[in-house]
Amino acid sequence: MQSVGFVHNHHAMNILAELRSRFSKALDEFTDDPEPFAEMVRPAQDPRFGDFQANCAMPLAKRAGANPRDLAQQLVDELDILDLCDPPEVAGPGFINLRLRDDWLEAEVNAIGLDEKLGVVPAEKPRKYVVDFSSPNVAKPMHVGHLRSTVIGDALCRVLRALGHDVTSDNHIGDWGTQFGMIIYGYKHFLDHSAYQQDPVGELARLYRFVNTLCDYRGAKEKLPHLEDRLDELKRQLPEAQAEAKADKSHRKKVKRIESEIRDLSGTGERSGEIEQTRSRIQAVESDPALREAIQSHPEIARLVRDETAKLHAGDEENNRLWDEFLPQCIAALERVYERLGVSFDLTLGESHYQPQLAAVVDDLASRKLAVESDGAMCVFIEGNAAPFIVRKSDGAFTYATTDLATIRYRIDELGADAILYVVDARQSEHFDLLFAAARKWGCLDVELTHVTFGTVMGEDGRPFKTRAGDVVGLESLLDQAVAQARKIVDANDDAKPGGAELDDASRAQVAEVVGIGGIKYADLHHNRDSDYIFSWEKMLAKNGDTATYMQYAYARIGGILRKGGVDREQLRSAGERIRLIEPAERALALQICRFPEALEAVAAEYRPNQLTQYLFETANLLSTFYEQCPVLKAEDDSTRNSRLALVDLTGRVIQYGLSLLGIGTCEQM
RNA sequence: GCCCCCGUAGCUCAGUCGGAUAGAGCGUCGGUUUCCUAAACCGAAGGUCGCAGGUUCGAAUCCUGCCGGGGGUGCCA
Repeated sequence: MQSVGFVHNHHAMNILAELRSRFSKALDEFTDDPEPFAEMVRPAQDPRFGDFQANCAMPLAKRAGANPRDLAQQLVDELDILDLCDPPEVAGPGFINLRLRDDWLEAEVNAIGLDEKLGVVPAEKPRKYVVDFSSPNVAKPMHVGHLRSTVIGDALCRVLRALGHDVTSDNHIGDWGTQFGMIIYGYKHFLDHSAYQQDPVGELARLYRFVNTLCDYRGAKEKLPHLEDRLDELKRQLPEAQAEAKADKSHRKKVKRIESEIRDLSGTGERSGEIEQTRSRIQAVESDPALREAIQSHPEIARLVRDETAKLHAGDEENNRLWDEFLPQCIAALERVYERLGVSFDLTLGESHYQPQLAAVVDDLASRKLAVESDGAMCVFIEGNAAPFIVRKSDGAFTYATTDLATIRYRIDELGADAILYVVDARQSEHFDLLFAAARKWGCLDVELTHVTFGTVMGEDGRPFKTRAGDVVGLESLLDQAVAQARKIVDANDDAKPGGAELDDASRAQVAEVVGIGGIKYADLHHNRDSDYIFSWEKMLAKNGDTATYMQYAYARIGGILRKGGVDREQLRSAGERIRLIEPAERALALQICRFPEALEAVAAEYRPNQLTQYLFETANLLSTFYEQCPVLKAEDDSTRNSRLALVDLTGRVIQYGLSLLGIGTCEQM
């Protein structure tokens, strides 16, 4: 055992990483490959077991055929760890429980206080990440569906950067598809010139909706009889299937399937079915004079729109001129939303950017025999997948598959990507499976390709989030609504303050913006991204519980303490007051602060921002407990007061910085 | 037909690639304000982790089957 000296020159560190490294050295005596066993050092699951626990003795003993408790003790004897921890204890079947030394923890929390980065150590091997997220179709207004990708992608970029990686965010906008054919067609036939003068993007969006509705109408008209026939057929089949199921239970699945399809078509009490929806879409066109007129004078509109798109792609002069005119305005409109969300991109390289490269991509794939012709289309076939990856359609047009391959090449060759992350709806996972497999065959081997999936945002009825009328919810109106609700809460709270209202109108508006936008983002981020989640206004801005508001409030309270105490943050920090850990609540809070780097690593490990929200919630919780139990300004003596001021200020920095890595703001007063 | 995801407290969800007595928030019930923002804190009740097997010292977690829900599925992205 080494002698235990006083801790000098203490540097902030990732404690878990440090403990693992210590274990790794000790484990050399027991195995050739200590890393996986060192990974089994974890934060303790229960405070009774200390601060951290090592679970590696059991599997190791099993391999060696040894007694796990004995082996745990031998491992403890090898450990050089007593500068950090109290003597480790072997417990249960062979757990090793670790408790940080109080003096060490105190030194650590003080070191973090002196560290700009709050103990986060830059990655030893920084990687080049390209993060592809948000990716709306320009010209279509953004809706809730874009929110998750945008919010999660932005948070991941921020966290990866904080960990010292080189991150390029890239908005792969849809700027080359059919929607431009629709706008161009609309511009040529239905333009309201004065509206376009006043609000070009608004008019373009109207044209898009108008033309889209017309194109849709034709399809709906054709589809409706088929849907009705299908429903009749299913209703005929149902009794027969039910009879079969009665006789033989293995047929029950078939009944379920029929019933479910009938439900989809004819709807339920609460929800209209596909037939009714199709009917009402037809009805909407036929009952609107302008639309009805347009559909009569443009019967071939769907084909004509496709032609406009094809002309654009073929280099038609006028359509390309219109595209050049429309695109910057559409992008400017997107920028306004991003600015409000506090999201920015390093690159906005849309589909159009890769257009010149697509022919060469297909040629290259073909020359390597990776792509072959099938039913007139050029396809890459991936073993084990029935669906081909179509890189050129039978009509000669390229697909998003082609664009995506070209994009991967570009990101590797031109951007130097080590890893490409796609923050995209989980429903597209098959596409990405095929894309990645095709890219590997194509020789993109030394790059991480990850589809960072996320689930669907549901309404309170458990169905995809829509307005009452069944439309998708526009993103801007969603933000407006959130801010308006936040404003009500801010007003009520400020009016109810014991010492009277503190905020003027402008401040209240500013707080409402931060709380409203933060609430929306947090609602998204705090769920495991894989799960669908149910969107709830009430929960989003709740004052209690796991919400952005709770953390923002914790931060504002700290601001309140410092203000009331007449303490200047800069002075406090430069004075270098030493934090002393006496009360249990102080120690618990300090330990939590020291775990900040762990939280960021946990986010980066699987690209899960909810690891950070969870950490911040726990931090704010521990702060509240501390706040109840330990008076700061009225502490019993100056040294305690100064220690607590420093601790509280440091906690505030962690909360503020942590929230900022989620793209969420804070206010000094609220 | 094939493929993927999900099923954990009344509700909404976590659960750190197999670890100790399964956690949190909301809601419910009870308590806390001469005291730094009660937008807070403390406590209680609440579970067959969909079901049945299997793998092993040990399973919500891994494997198989079944039940239930959602999504995708050769020329939209």
